[in-house]
Amino acid sequence: MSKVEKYFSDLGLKAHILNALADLGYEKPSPIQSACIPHLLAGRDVLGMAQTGSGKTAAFSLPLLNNINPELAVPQMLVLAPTRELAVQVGDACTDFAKHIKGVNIVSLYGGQRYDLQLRALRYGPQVVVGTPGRLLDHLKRGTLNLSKLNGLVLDEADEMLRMGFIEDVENILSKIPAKHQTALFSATMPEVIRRITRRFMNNPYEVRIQSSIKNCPDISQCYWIVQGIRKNEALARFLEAEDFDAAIIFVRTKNATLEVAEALEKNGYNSAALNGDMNQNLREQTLDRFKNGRLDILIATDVAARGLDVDRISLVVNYDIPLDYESYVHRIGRTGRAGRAGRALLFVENRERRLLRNIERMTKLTIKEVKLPTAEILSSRRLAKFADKVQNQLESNDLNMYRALLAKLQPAAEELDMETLAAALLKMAQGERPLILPQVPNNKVPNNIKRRILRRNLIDRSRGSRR
DNA sequence: AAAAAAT
Repeated sequence: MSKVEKYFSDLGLKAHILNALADLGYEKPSPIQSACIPHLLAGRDVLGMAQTGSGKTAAFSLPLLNNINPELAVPQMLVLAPTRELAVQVGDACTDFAKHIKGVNIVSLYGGQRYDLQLRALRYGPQVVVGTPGRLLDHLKRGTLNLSKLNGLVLDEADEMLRMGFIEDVENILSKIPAKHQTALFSATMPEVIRRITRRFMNNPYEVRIQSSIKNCPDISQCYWIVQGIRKNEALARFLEAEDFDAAIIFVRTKNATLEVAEALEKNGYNSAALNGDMNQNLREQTLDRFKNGRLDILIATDVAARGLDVDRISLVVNYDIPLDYESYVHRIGRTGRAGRAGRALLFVENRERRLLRNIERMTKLTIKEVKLPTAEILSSRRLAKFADKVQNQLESNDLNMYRALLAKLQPAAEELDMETLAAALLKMAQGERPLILPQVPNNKVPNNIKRRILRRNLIDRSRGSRR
């Protein structure tokens, strides 16, 4: 393309879409948007690949919504997503984009939500359906959803939707839509094995791959820490204390671990909660809402939250358990550095997981910087600074007089004491269970005799494994 | 090898 598109109004979108964009404060399309929108408007299949946070949702939603016939009260556009929360988010985005198109209804259909709500929404004859595969198939079987007039199909997080476990459901849904339809596949990652499969689903697609560059790469500074000396949950508390963050998301490997880590953080006084696929859907949505609107600072999640979620408060991602594949890493850290903000990503690596770290570095073509555990000095000075802030706040409050009176009553009991000694005693009491002067971090070095013992144990384990 | 996705 020789012409460089500058504004949404240059892309061929109708006025009502442009008005919605203006309301939302969107001016200029991102590279993936300006590359894809004209082709999708023209009805062509598109395979869109661009890094996280680059505006893929709008890239497929805007042109497909633009081409909807509002007079026809049947599903014309369907978006499939790999998690329920993502289905909700994409549905909400479409509702925003379509708010000036008269007569267009949008519904999100996903598991765990009451049927009566979904059935009522379906009776309005929505032109746009966003959903997760299981519940969509359920509606198709019950005959409460009819996709026989569908024009546009989108697989959001396409590589995930075409993986084992999902692809069967996706193919099943595809068998219920007209053979002649437009397909859009979007993702930040596209492993070669899956890329080959995409050909089965597309007809002469226009392929867009937006390479990361200084200009369009999200600003995420990445580092790792080799687990050493102390347990991961203690290390997490230390890192969090040393870090300035708005909201943080901690990724763990298992659903159980979300609960364990959440509990440990709660004990440390953090405002945190777990998110995993075993929780009931109301609680899942409520937790995510609290996280979005700032009533929750830390979310501890499985990969249910790895893809697509757009929460611009997130300034820190911690990979508490290293992900087993590099795609998961890319999506996880992509939860930060959104909407032009900067983000930090910290990765915990156990010694035996170094291979996974090297793999991530090789695939992302990045060198991730090693960091050390925040020292006792750093933490002490931060605690002291926070404490000083609190004291300052008290000094500025105007209810201190009654405590002055109290001070006078305290004085006879400590007749020999000067005010400074008294202040020191009160300070000692006030610090409570979080000492303002921390003991030194335990020595990171593992003694040699212990090392030999670990080595021997590993060798025994391995020989046992090979005999089986 | 875990998690996700209908009940």
